[in-house]
Amino acid sequence: MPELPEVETIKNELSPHVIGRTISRLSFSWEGIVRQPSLEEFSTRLIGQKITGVGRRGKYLIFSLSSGQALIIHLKMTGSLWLKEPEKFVRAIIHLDDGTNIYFRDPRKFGIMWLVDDEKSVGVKLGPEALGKELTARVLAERLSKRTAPIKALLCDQGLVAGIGNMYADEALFTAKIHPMRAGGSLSKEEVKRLHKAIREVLRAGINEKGASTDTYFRPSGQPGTAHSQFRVAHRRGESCPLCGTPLERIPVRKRGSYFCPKCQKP
DNA sequence: CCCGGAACCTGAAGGC
DNA sequence: TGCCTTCAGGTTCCGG
Repeated sequence: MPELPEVETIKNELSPHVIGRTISRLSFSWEGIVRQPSLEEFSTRLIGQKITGVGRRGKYLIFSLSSGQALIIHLKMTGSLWLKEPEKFVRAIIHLDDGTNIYFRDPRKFGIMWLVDDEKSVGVKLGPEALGKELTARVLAERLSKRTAPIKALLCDQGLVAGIGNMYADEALFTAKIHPMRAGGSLSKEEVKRLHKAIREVLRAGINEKGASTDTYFRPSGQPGTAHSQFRVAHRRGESCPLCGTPLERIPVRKRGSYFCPKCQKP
């Protein structure tokens, strides 16, 4: 599942291949992949535009265009962008003027792309960037205060903090030794401080490893990332805690599988 | 505003 | 072998 480290990796590895290139053609095998405007308008407005930059806000990819508009892509759970043709599940292709093709691979058809007039509109409902300077421990504490929802659910709430998803939330909570079901507002100052540090650590490690390929995530080259090999609890069903050896548990939090150590992360 | 649950999708995995 | 059910989870929408 692409979360901040995965989207950041795609941004970094795609950039040198697309910046300065002009979109020459678009093709679709799944029309639902375009959210707005209409498929036809989407194509006519994009063709001929130069890609001037590639950015990221939370889990959104932002392709800045010469017109000032921006192409926004969200990969949701199973999407990935390839520079070589994948064997299956190609839903759309962005053709560039130098022969480069960007293949939007998405087995489950959740991913979407759309055009916006101003790329700043992407972030209006998003909280501060999980790795941004604005997200200090103090800001995180303020945002969690008085919240009664489970901390695991709040970490995954993009309006609270942008970029964290299911996997890295589990990793951050384990690192900070906090139970996923704890009410967000019940965390002590010390716990929030630990959590803030843990968030930065696990996301930076994820980026260094080029993302986690637990399921359908691939880098633009088609290669997997290696971050999942560093995970200590996330997706480690049936394994033991790397710190104390206690069998890991898995509970649903808002229907999302949550892995944790019952001894290191007390309720 | 806050919280929780359904819907969107389909391949993979497990049960019988 | 094959059919059926369940699971996977990011975002949006809706009801309380």
